[in-house]
Parts: sequence; structure tokens; C-alpha cells
Amino acid sequence: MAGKTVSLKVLAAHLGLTVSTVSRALNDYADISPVTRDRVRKAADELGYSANQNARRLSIGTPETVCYLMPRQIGANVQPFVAQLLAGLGEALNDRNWDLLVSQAETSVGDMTSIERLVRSGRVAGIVISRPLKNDPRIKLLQQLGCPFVVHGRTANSVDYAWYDVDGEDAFVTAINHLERLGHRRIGFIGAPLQYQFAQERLDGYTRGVAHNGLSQDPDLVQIAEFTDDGGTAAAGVLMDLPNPPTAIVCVSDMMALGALEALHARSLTPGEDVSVIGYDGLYFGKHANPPLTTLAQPQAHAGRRLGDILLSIIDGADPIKFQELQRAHLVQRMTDGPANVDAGQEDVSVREEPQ
Amino acid sequence: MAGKTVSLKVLAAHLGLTVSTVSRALNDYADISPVTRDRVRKAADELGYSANQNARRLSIGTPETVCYLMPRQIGANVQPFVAQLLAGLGEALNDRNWDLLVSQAETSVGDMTSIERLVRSGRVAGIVISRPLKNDPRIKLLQQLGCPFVVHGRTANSVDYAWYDVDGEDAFVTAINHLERLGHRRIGFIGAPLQYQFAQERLDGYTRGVAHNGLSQDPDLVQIAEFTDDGGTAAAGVLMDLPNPPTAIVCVSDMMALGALEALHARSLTPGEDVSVIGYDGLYFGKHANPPLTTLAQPQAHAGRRLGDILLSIIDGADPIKFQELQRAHLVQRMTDGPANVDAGQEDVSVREEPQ
DNA sequence: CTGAAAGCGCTTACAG
DNA sequence: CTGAAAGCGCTTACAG
Repeated sequence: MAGKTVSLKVLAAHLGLTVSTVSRALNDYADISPVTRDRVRKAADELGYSANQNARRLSIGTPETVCYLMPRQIGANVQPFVAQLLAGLGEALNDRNWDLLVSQAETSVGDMTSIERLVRSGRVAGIVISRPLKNDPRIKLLQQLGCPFVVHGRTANSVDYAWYDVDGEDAFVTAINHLERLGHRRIGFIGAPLQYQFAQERLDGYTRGVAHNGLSQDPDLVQIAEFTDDGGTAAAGVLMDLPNPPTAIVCVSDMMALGALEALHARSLTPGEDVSVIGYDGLYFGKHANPPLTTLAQPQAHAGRRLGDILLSIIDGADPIKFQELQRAHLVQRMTDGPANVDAGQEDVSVREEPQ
Repeated sequence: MAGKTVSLKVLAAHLGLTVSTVSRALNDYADISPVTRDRVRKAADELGYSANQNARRLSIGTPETVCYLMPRQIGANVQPFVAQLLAGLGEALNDRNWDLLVSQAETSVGDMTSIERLVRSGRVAGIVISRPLKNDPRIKLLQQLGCPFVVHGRTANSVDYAWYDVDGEDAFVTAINHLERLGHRRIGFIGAPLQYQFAQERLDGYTRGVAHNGLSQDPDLVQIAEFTDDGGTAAAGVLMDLPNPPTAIVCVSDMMALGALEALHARSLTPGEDVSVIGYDGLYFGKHANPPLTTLAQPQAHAGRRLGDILLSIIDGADPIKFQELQRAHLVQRMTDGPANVDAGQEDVSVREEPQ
């Protein structure tokens, strides 16, 4: 019923003042008498006045809005981190009463078009993008458009823009070191398509860890598959069916690791005893896997907040390259890592190679 | 480098026309000569012109924007459906080039304030809210403000607004019927705090199913707990430690069901054999639970798209109460449901009641 | 301390 | 078919 929206003009008339005075009173101009200021404030509250933002933003020349470019689903994966990221971004923006827009394009080309439109039509003052490709054309576009942005993740060449990422390479070195201490010498790697930078980074970490520890560098131990649980199952199947299978497997994501567990179960192998498996992401859900999944957990909780703060700083004029922040993942030991059991793998293979 | 944003005025000057003509050419007015129209279009493309939306929307009198009020986390739960919902909403809005805003308040009171501000400041033409309370004050507020909205879920009294929901009551009747056919006579219910309407609905379904099938109506079989996996573990613990424990348990969410599985494992009970467990949500992840979780799956995929379309229809003037859509959940049988095993439960209790 | 006026970048009757 | 002008609802120099 209070459906009628009240404008500055109406409020001013109600007070017997001009819009000019009322506007300045509401915006805390110093040259407004305290008495008037309070009168105006009170009336605004009573009438439920709230400045029309389209008008205000047109006038002040900024959209006071930031856009999160939601990543498309890769494979069948849901994106459990999106809600958390948005909450954090929103928190950062709330502090100055800015708005958060969400956009998701159907295709990569669509992404380019919508970024260009979003910026050119003055709808956003900055953009956050997630999970970039190795060589992501959106970054060059944003730079050309002169639009402030921050990347959640990194590209191959990440020197000249702002990003916030978790050190996947370091994480995989950590995983390999851990497995080496448990006595593993042949460790498999289940990866995702390498056009994603995160996939490449994690493979680099695996490669470095394996070399550094003098472990087997058998190329068959590296399996790239579709970025889903089924991809993980397929890749683990290939690994375990090798003449000389690994005693441990590291996976680029928890979802792929869960798939890998299925492949072990199908071969009557016990994860964590016969074969160790380590995932990546730290999904809460892994706690309830069969058995509970050991994983490299990313510190996701503050990513959104931090990305928001960084973007606002850049919009305020800070130099983007001052914001290149690398977080560390940490190992969360649950039940799928354990001492190397060389026999188990071998035995299994010989059984399958000599059917009854 | 193309950082300069080009305005109508610049474009018009470039063409030797007035902004009036150029604007109408771009907006497909019939009274513009085809030749001019094409010339204008071409120049706009070349200069990368895109109408400033703040100005445009101020002029046409609608924000062309819709807001999704993101639910706060309940307990430790992530909201895996948020990304999917946003994608669907975005799809519906994309068709007319509208924008999607996301807002999350810290508190319920904050929700009220931000809704009022969002509407009064002319930032949004409509709002989508998720997971309402039994008696949700936001709904009355939106009605008073005269702001078009649609609810994802329902309140206790849902006659006079638009909603899109899954029939939780029906789903739980289905679950009870299924378990009854498997021979279960004592079925436990693990619920969430009843201020959420979905929690009440699902309990109603349980109650109805149990009564209809003449099963035990022992009040101890109903356990309300915190809406998390730990809550599920605690509630299942209470149920299984009853003198006469249930042979099956239905849970209001998959997350709580996963917690319940832990309680069974802790008592060396095998889910699906000794005690059946059925969850609700159809989380993909349940596939990898220990053992894979039987669940009532909600048809989530199109919720966002449908909510978006409904909201746009209402904004266009349609009567909200024409949009009250109830979807059905369906049983996804994985490994945690099975024939009643009355002995197991009893045996277990007696063992615990007579320590060695 | 307050008011009158211009301007933000569009759209859209209204003339011609 | 095109142009000149008013208006959307604000903000902000500029007078007084």
C-alpha cells in the first residue's frame, strides 16, 4: 500500500525546501544547518525516501556496481564455492552500498560479448572472473577496455594484473612429499584438461615433487581425463590396470578423487590401505566419502571478501599489480592416505592377468 | 586503449545527425529511413557504442533488474544449489537483457532493511527469495511495497503470492510407503528446526505416511536437530539408543542423512542392511557416500529458469496467484534402503545394554 | 545557510 | 523522415 515511491521533489515540497537543499542535507554537506539537516533526515525516514539509484549514479558518474562472472559448469560439476564467494563479495561491497551483479554466458564467446557490453553500457565499475584458462582472452579484453578487474585464479602469464589464487603447484609438491614419506615410489596423477591453468599448475607440482624425490617418472602414471567423477574413475582404471600400477594417486580435484575411489572399489582394492588417494579442494563433503577422503584444502572462506576488497582498491586507483596474492593449501588427512603397500597393487594385477 | 566510452552525443556528431534520430534508429522506430537506420547501426558497431543503462533506465522508468536474495548458510551447510539457481535465473533474464543482482543480509532484520531499500531506491523491478520461514515477514513487506516477487519454497499460508516449490510432504509419504513395503514398522524421522516451512512439511509427510500405513507413532521416533551432518549424527544416535530403535530412518536432508550414517557406523550397524536410511535433496555427492545414499531427489535443474520466467510474467502484470507450482521429488534408490532387519537393531541394543 | 540552474545520458512526444 | 525540446531524478558548482 505504501507502494508509491517518494522522490526528492516530493520530499522537498513536503518540507518547504528546494531539492538542492534536501539533497545536500541528506548527503551530509557541511554548509547545511544542523537543524535543517535533522528535519530533513527525519522526514526522509518517515516518508521512506531512498534516492533513486539510477538517477544518482547517472549523476555521480559511477554505476557503484561490480559484476561476478560466474564460471560455467565444467562437466557435471556443481560449483559449491559460488555461494560462499558471492557472500564474501557482497560483504565487501555492502560496506559502501555497492551492488553485486552476476553474469554467466553460455559460451566463451558470449563471455567476451557480455563483458564488453557490461563495461561499455556503464553498468559495472569492475569485474571479478573465476577460473581462467591458461591464456584467457577475457583478461586482454578487460585491459583494453580499461575496466578494473581481479582474477580468482591465474593465467600462465600473470604479471600484469591483480589475482588471488591458491598455490596448486606447491600443494601438489606437498602431497608428493607426504606420500614419499609413506614409502610410495610410484605415484599416479589424475588431471584435468590442460587448457585450464589450475590443471597445468597442479601437474607442474606433481612433476616437480616426483623429480625432487627421485620417484618414478613413468609417463603412463600421468592420466588426463574429463573433469568429473567419471573422468576420475576412468583415469584410475587406466592407472590400476597398468602392468606396474602406482601405489598412490593424487587427483586435481576431490570430485575426480571420489571417482578414483570407485575404480579401486571395483577392483576390490581398499583406498588408504592398498592404494592411497589424495584429492584437492577440501570439499566438506569428502568427510562422508567411502572412506573419508584425504585432500588438499583450499582456504576458501575469505576468498570472496578479499577479491571484493582488492577490486574496490583498484577501482579507487590502486595499481593492480600490487595485488597478487598466493594462498597455500594444506593437507587434511582423513582415511585415504597410508603407507605404501606394494604387494596389493601387484597381486591385483597378476590376478587380473591370469584369469581362472 | 579503447577505454573511452562513446555516448549518443558523440555517435550522433560522428554521423552528422541528432541524438534524437540516432536513438530512434537504434531502437528500431518505424519512422526512421532504412538507409539511416543501417548507417547508424554500422557506426554504433564500429565505435563500440552501447547505451548507458543508468541513463536509459532512468528515462524509461524501470531498473530492468531483478534481485536474488541469497539464503544465509544454515549451520555449516554450503548451498550447492545456489550456482545452479543463479544460472537459471540469469538465463531467463538474458532473454530481455535484464540484470541479475544478488544480495545477502547478515541477519533477518537486515533482510527487511535491504529489501525495502532495494525497492524504494528503484534498483530492482522484482525479487526472488529462497527457503522462507513458516511465517516469513519478508512476504508481507514485499506485498506492502507493491514489489513483484516469487518465492522459491512456500510459507505456511501460501495462498496469495507466487511460489515454486517441491512437495516435501508428498515426498515423505512416498518414502514411508517405500519403507513400509520393505517391511519396516518402526521408522525414525530426523528433522530440522520447525521454523522453516520445509521442515514442517516434511514432518507432516512423515506423520501422514506413518498413520496411513498403521506404523508405529511412537513420539520418540521423531528427532529434531541442528540442520547439519552433526545434527544428523546426534539425532540418529538418540534413535538407535532407544530401547526399541527404529529399523529405518528418514531425514529432511542429505546432509543430515550423511551424519546419520556416521552414527550407524559408530555402532557397527550397516546402513541398508541393519538400518535403512533415506535422505532428501538428491545431492549428486550422495552417490559417493558410504554406502551410496538413497534419497528423494528434487528436480532442481529448472527451478532457476522457471522462477525467472514467473517473476518476469508478474512484472509484466500477470496475477501472482496464477503461479503456484508444486513439483514432485522422486526416490533415487542407491544403497541405504533395504528390507527391515528387526533382529539387527534389537541385537545391537541388547549388546549395548549388557556390556561384557 | 539556502536557492536557482546546469548537467549526467538517455527516451519520447511533438513539430515540421 | 528528421530535429528541437522536455523530462527521467538525482548531484553539484555557483550565487546570494
